[in-house]
Amino acid sequence: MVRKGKRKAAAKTPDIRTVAALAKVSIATVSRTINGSPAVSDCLSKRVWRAIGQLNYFPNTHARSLVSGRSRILGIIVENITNPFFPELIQSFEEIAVAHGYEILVSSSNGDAAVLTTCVRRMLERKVEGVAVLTFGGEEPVLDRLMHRNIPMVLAEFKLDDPKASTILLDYATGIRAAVNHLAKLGHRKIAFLAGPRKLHSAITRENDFRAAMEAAGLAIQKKWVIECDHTLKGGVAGFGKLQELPTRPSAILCSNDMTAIGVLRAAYMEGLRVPQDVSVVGLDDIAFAEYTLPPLTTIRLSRTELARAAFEALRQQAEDPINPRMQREFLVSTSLVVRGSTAAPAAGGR
Amino acid sequence: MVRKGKRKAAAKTPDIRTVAALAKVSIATVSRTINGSPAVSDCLSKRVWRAIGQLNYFPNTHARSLVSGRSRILGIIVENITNPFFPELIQSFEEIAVAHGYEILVSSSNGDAAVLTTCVRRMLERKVEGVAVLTFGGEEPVLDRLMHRNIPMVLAEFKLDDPKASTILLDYATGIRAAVNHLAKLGHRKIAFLAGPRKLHSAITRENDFRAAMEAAGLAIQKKWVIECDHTLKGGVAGFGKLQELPTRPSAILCSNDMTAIGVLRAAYMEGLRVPQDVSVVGLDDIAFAEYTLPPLTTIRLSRTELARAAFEALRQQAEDPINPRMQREFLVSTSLVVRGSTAAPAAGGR
DNA sequence: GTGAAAGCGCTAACAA
DNA sequence: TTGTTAGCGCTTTCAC
Repeated sequence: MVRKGKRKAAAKTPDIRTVAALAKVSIATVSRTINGSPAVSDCLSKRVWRAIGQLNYFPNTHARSLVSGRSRILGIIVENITNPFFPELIQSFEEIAVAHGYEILVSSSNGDAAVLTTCVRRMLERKVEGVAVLTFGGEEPVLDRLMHRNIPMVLAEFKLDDPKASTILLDYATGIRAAVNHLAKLGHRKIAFLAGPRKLHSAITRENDFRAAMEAAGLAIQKKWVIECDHTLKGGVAGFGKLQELPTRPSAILCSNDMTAIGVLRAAYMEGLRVPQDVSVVGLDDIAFAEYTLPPLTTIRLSRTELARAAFEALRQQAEDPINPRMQREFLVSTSLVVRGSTAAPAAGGR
Repeated sequence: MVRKGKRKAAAKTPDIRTVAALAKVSIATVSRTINGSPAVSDCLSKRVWRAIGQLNYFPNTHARSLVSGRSRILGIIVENITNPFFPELIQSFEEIAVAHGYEILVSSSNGDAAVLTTCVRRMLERKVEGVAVLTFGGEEPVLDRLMHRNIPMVLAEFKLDDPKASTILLDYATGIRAAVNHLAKLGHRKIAFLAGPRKLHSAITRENDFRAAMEAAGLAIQKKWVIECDHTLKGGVAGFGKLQELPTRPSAILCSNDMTAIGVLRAAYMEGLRVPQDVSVVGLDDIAFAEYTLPPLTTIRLSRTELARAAFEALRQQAEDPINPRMQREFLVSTSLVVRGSTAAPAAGGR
């Protein structure tokens, strides 16, 4: 590396001593000014800011992180950025983080534990101050890598036995119960459930909540009407196909997520069935697209904003106030039914 | 800050001297080993790696960036992460970047120049080694902030007069010509174009390419059949509505992007019109969802992978070999027609 | 081939 | 209130 003789040469990007020199103060004063220390006189502060403006200077975050030990970076790992549920989540998370002066690092695990490990490793290298693991997956065991580094974490639907880890619980039950009751009130008795992949915590929880809601509504569950799909549109098409092959068919289908429901809509259309006249369909998530399906999808809304806010809050608390004993360690995000056009009373004769 | 007396106390995260101490070598040797310097004997190298493994150590990237001047971070700014086109792009870009040892910083400009400025500023603070501005917008003028910092950049469809800036051109013309010819061959003469917002370079280019293709095909353009929409599904619905109010209606509609086309599909359905029997529809982008619309959308594919690769290549070249005089400064990404179910010969009598 | 030592740009203790 | 200075963890001369 070329050393600058007495730092004179070259018009490099300005650094703190460039500013100090121009403002005719010490670098400490510049640092204090930038960081809003009250111990700087107005006079000097003004000179410093003028110099900063003139040079279009801003601090080197790497140097800052190095000395302060705080990177002001938060990591967020989602299952798959290509799944429309997640970009909205990321967007909310970013907005909140940036508003609080944090930067974010985004990664997708793609449901693969090895990939998750790599993501975590990369984030650790970048010295993130916390990681939100919103994969809803089954790969969380590898997270002990994070635990040993003593990094704040927040997981969706997974509890880690670590003082630095918080959990976000999703209250699917409320939304699912509302959906089942909505269907029941419409007159449906034969309700199917197209579940998500059982390796996902979220899928299991949703399925269990469905069973509970059915029982509470006094409705019987046909074993054949609960089918494991994969949370994709294709999976929904396939799931609907299986339902169609059955001797007795459900009059309503509750899906573990919207993509599945959209697949059902599509498959029903291909079969010449009308939604909701011939069969009612309910989704879960309320992705932006749900409003624009044909017919518009009745679905259980899971607020991305609320989820992102909970994740950020959990991380911020741990990062900024790590020794607070009465820290909130569990967060609950609610769900609610959004009734649109894909549900109606079953046809008189049933199917 | 608490100084460690002769660095003895506390089981902190291991640093380079922890490793050096355990391996009984100097920190220089550790550094060399990690960075694959050939000037380290096998014997010491082995000891170092063992110590690294034992401590589960990895370097602090901030310290590394500070001293080396290279952050190994690339920025990517998209228009809106919520638009399904972009997550796929981001995913590809991330994959390539990570494979080459880079981290990425993602931001959305939301088509707002002020937001773009903030994004750029944040990325500059994090000392990115390059930024891909894939907003396809009209906010690029604010980019001189980047220019003055002498940071490599790559822009989509925008040329900046800076030796550090490259441009990715999208060859829409080929795909659009193929689409128009496909329609013409099917027997369509009355082809409408639902354009994107004219503030977007991409929208203007697409519209111009449409006009050129029509002319080349010997087809007349009805002024009223070229309508400015906004690249959203809602916009497509509205655009189709305007077309329907016209005394003479087109038999085919080419849309500036897939979301618009999906809106048209939806609006047509609501009006009781069948696609493609009553009206043919063509999109542009080939988002994942296009395959699953009803009917599956014929569209002009714009490869996100190819785009991401071009963006990364442009940045990497500039970052790693900044003085190469014969650097590639312009990249061309191709498009191609994907024929699916939303196009067919027009009804005998026309509409 | 290896180590000692000089910083990268910044913050924070300490002195004045 | 302000300045001087010692590092943060690392890479990279330079001398051995």
